Amino acid sequence: MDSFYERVFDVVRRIPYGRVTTYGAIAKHLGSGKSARLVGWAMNNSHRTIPPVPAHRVVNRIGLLSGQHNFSFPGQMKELLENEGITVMNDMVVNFKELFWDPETH
DNA sequence: TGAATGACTCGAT
DNA sequence: GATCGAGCCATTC
Repeated sequence: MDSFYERVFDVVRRIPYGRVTTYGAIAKHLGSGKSARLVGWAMNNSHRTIPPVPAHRVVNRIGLLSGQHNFSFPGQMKELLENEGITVMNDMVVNFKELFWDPETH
């Protein structure tokens, strides 16, 4: 399917190991900086894509794990992030500003 | 075809 | 400086 979220998945898969990015940054990279909601919506369908999309590396603009409950079970997102060396506290990515990866600067 | 939904973001109060 | 409300775009019902 050559739909909008195919492009979203492509960008998300480019996120380096141990880094994170935001919905807005992805949306802006795709051309529409206002379609951040579409990015999140695309993530909702990311669980059935091959290869799997590292949706856990995508957080909202303040580093909040807004979609952690949307994973298979609550806490999986945090587990995956911590497994990559990212510290998560209160559903927030610590040092988010430093771990932030801008798809446009790649 | 029109209306509703959403893992967001920004500007105004 | 924190909180509240409106906007935005693609997909689904």
